[in-house]
Amino acid sequence: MRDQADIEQLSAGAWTKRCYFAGRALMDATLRPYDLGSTQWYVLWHLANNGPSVQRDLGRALELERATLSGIISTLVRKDLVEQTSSGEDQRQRLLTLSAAGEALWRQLPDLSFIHEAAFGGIDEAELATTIRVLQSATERLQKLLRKD
Amino acid sequence: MRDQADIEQLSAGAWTKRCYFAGRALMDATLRPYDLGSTQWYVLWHLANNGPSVQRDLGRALELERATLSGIISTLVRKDLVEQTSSGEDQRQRLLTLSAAGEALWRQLPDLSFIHEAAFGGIDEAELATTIRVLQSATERLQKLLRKD
DNA sequence: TGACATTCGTTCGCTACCTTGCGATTATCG
DNA sequence: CGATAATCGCAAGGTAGCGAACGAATGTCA
Repeated sequence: MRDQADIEQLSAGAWTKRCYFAGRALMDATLRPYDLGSTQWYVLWHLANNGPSVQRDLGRALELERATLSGIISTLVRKDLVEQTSSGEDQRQRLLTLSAAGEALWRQLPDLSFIHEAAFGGIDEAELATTIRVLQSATERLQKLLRKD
Repeated sequence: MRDQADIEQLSAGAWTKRCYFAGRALMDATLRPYDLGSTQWYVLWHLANNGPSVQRDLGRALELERATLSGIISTLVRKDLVEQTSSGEDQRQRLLTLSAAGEALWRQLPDLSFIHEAAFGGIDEAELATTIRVLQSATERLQKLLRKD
C-alpha cells in the first residue's frame, strides 16, 4: 500500500498481503474455468481427502466462521456438488458429503500444487524455514492481542 | 488449512494467509468503533499524507481495481469524509479531497503502527530481511505466472 | 425436573475483492 | 479532420470474509 516508486521498501506486513493476494489470484484464475471459488475448492479438497464431515468440524479445519461457511456450503449444495444431511445423533449438526457430481468434478480438477511450487520452489531451505518461523510468530502475537479485547 | 493437530507443519503459503488475516482482523477490530473498514482507512491515510489525489492515481497507489475503489469512495462520500469533484482538466477524472469531517476524524483515529510492531517488533533484523526477500520473490514469481495467462 | 446456558446452523447487513460491460471523454494516427 | 483506440469511472453480479441476532437442539446443575 505505497506508491510504486518505493516498492522496494515495503514492510513485511505489506509483502505478506501482496503475496497472499497474488497466490489467491492465481488460484482463482486456475479454478475459474470450473466455476469454483478458492474456498469452495478447499471444501471439496477436505471432503475428498477426509471423507464426509460434520459442518462444525469442517469450519474448524478451514478456520472459517460459521456464517461464512454456511454461505459457501449453500452455494455448493445449489451446484449439486455437496450433500448436506442432518447427522442422526445430534439434530443440530449437518453432515456434509461429496455428491457423485462433486466426486466427478474433483477428479478432473487440475493439481494446484504448482502454485506453491511457483511461489517457494527452489528457495533455500533455511530461508524458507526462517520465513515460516517469522510469520508463525507474528500470527500468534497478533492473535494473542485479538483475544485480549 | 489443515487440521489443528499438525498446526506446526503448515506451509509458508498457509502461514502467509493466516498472518494476513490476523493483521487484518486486528486492524478491523481497532477501527470498528469509528465505523471504518481497513481499506477506507488506507484511503484516508493516503489523502491525509499525500494531499488531494485523482481517483485513478489512488487506485494505483493502493493496488485496487477501479470498480473496487469506486465502491469504497462512494461509501466515504456518503459518510461525508471525502469529497469527489471532477478535476477540471480531464473530464473523465475525479479529484478526491478529505472533507473537514474527514480531517477531523483522521486526527482522532488511533495510530495503527502498534499492529506492525506487535507482529514484527523485536524480531532479528536479518531474519526479518530474509522474510521480506522470500515474500517479495514469491509475489513476483506468482505475478509473472498470472500475466502469462 | 426445570431453569438456564451453550452449541449449531442460518439469516441479515456490512466490507471488500473480482470480472464484465457500459458510456463518456480524451488521445492517436491515417 | 475523422475514425479508432485507450482511459476513466460506474453499475451489476459473483465470491468471500466478518459480527450480531435468532431458533432449535442439547447440556448442566440446583
